[in-house]
Amino acid sequence: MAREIAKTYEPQQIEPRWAEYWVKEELYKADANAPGPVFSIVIPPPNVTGSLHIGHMLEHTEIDILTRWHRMMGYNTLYLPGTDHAGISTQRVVVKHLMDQGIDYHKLGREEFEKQVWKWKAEAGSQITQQMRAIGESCDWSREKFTLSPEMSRVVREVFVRLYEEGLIYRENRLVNWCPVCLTVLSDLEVAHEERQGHLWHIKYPVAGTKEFLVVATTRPETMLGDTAVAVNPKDERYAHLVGKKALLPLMNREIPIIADEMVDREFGTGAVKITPAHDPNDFEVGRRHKLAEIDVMTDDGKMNAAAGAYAGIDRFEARKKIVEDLKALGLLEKITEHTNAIGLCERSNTIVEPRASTQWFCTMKPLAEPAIAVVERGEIQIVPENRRQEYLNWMRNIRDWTLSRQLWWGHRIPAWYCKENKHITVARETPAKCGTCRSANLEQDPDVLDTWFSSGLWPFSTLGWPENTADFKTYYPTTLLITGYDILFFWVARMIMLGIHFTGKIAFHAVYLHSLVRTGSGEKMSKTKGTGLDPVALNQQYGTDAMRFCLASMAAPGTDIVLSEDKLASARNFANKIWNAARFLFVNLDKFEAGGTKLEELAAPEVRAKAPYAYRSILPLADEWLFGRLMATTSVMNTALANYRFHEAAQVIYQFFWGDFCDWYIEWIKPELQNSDRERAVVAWKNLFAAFDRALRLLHPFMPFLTEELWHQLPQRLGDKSIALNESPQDRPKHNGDFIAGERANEFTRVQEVITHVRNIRAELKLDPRKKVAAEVYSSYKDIREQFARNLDGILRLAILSDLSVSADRLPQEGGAVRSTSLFDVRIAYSDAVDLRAEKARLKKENEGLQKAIASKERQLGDETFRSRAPEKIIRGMEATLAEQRIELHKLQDRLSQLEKDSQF
RNA sequence: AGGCCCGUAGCUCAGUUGGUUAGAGCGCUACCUUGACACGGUAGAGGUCUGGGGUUCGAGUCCCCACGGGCCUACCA
Repeated sequence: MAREIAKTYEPQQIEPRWAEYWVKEELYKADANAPGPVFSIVIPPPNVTGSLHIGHMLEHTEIDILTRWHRMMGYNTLYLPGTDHAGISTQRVVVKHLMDQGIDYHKLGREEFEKQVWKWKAEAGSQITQQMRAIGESCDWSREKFTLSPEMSRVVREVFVRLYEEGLIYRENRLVNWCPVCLTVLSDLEVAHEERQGHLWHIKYPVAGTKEFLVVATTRPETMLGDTAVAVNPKDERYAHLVGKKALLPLMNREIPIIADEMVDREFGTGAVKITPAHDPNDFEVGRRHKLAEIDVMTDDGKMNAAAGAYAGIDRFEARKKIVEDLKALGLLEKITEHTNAIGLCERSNTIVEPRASTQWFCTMKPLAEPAIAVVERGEIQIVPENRRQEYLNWMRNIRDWTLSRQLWWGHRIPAWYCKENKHITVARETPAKCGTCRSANLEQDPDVLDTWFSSGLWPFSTLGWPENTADFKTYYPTTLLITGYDILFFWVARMIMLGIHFTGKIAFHAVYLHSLVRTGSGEKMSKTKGTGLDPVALNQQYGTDAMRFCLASMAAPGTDIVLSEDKLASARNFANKIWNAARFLFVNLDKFEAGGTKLEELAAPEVRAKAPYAYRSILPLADEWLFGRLMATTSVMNTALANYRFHEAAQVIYQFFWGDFCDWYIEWIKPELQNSDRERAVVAWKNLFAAFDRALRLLHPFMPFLTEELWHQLPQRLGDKSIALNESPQDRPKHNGDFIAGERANEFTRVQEVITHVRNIRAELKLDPRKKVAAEVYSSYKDIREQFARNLDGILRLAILSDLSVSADRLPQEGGAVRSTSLFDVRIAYSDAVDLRAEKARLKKENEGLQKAIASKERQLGDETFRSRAPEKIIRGMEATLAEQRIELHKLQDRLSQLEKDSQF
């Protein structure tokens, strides 16, 4: 049977087929009743109306690598997918969408608007999950969840009501962050601070009944319209005589009291502060202490309101300009100074957040935080990388109450009802018919919804069936691990830890791995809105999803942000192509071999592969011994690396193994064996080749699922074997007696590699025609080394392109040849007179220098008594051995140099 | 204001408790279209680890200072 294999790996031809197959076969469906250790992971639910961006790609790659790896290690594995309703951003998207059609959402009304969003969700809401299927994420799609589904909504209500009953949720008038564009209150976390160059306006407030002025300094003159006092420090003698008097608020002609409060810093500004309780956090506190009126002078969308008198209707920043001009005209503006201050910006709209007094729902955090601090301190929840742990603890120890309500229409409606008569609050799981206090039937539900993070904070247990004690909950909770970006450590991770412990009594996960961010070349966070992001869907199409995954993984060192470039993607694509072509080599040659009557099944059936490596006449061929040893070592490093989230390290070793060891050396070495006229010998070679290839594919599978699945299916499988993903990952230690253990003979192959490389080096240096076979000589004073070369002569001649290699115990002639030396052997190729020796001489001189330095440094250290008494035995002995070798090498090198001097005199 | 991180080859980055001539990919140089692969092969060049000081037998790795870059937290008008 001749096999058709394309010359180049073409992921576009392969990926869609497998992606579809994996989903259709429900390959990754978990079984809560299955035996074995459990690996469970919930997805950080992406925005339901979003699409896959490069950050998801990294995150999902890491999750899927660990998921696939655990599955192949025999764990009962669940990767639970889902999406988030993402209150503000989704509402914004739909509002804009409606606006494009000329529809004002306010006019639609709440109910109709909600319908529109659900419609939008139905149309656009599966884009990201379809993309996840397309990139082959090994999710259990039967368990997909959505944070705003009826099922999840019930959990949200349950939690809200319980917290309210426990007294941890309350409603209060407070100073909050208001976004005039999103038209909602924001939590502290949603406000980003940015240092900006601003001004300090010094404004003269006339003191009533005197000719004096009290000068206040402010960064936001427009708020003065809402001033209800001026405050000075009680210890400030400059102003002591004014306390108790009234100031006349300019522009408003309102008399406001001059009060004394400790809050005022005498050194800052003028030492007198205008107090606007409704628009400044500090002023709010002062206002409460002094029972001042709170005058909100703005509208929801950031314009001045009726309380702003003549300025009503003007945008807040226009009002600022106008007020400054008006003050100037009145002669009440003393001066303007430069001042940098950190202003709060809304993370979504990038507008300046307006602090405002407002009645909202809050959650008390301290009692929730305490146990959540303890589990991290005790190490029950491990946070990786370590430095994020400290960040978490610092933040948690200074946690402040959480503003829960949002003035949106898209989200979990707050389950609180107010009776119109008495304003009693009824909080309930089911929509109540009557007021819980006065039995009034005239109820109105709170119009607001909950912060989106409230429902995502329940995600690890709400998705698994809590509050019911379902089989899923019993088996998969606590989840094993959470992988997410460090930028949402507080938003999300901390809240899941708190709510998880509070409601389930258990930790939500055993470990949190906080992955890096993907940045642009100039170091910024990639952003679609700024157009600085790379589109993973397009890149996957171009280079292959496997290449993308491998590329990201190979750069995903914990704690280091990633700068992605197409160069790197191309390099990963080349790796995929290399593997593809290794497979192509196998199958193209197999066709020829099968012609002799041996079928693929006999060489590579699962049970045949399982017993590798095979010996020929009870001797394991040298290259096989070496290769299977390398495979073992690679497996071991990979397993350790993956267990510690060191994706880059795992990627690097499998790359080295596959390309360097397997392709460059092993395949090259065994080529003649595969067609050996001794059929038995050839069969052994084939069996080992297939077995090694299969194991390498399984090792690589978590990183490159499509390619490995495709190639694995070319090997014969057991009946019913559906996927490489359901097979066992290679083990890094023998499971049974008689299993392969890498032996000392692996060093023999290393020696052979050395001599080949040295010969090639000489050839290149002498600029010999690559195809021209020449004779070489090798000398070693060690019998076993000479025997090794003699044993492996054919391979050496072939790979070093030699016509002959004479192995001798006699020193090589010093003149007329290029020599490479190691401490164990010398190898030499004679040259003709025409050779230019300058390059050779320069090279040797340089090496000589380096060697002398290395030797000197070791001699110095080894001669130092303190070093000998304090350094570990292992280091000293290693150093001595190396020193001995280097001395021999140096000696040989110097002989060579002096010989060269002589040679070049002619 | 407080805290954290980074500065290693032309570029992007590894380098786990301090220990023998500091690694990778890309790029570069030379040669090679050899029947798996030019998305390839072979060989090679290239850093003394931002600067200064210290601890140590020994520092890219630990400490201090400086310079440069980034991030987070924070109610100074």
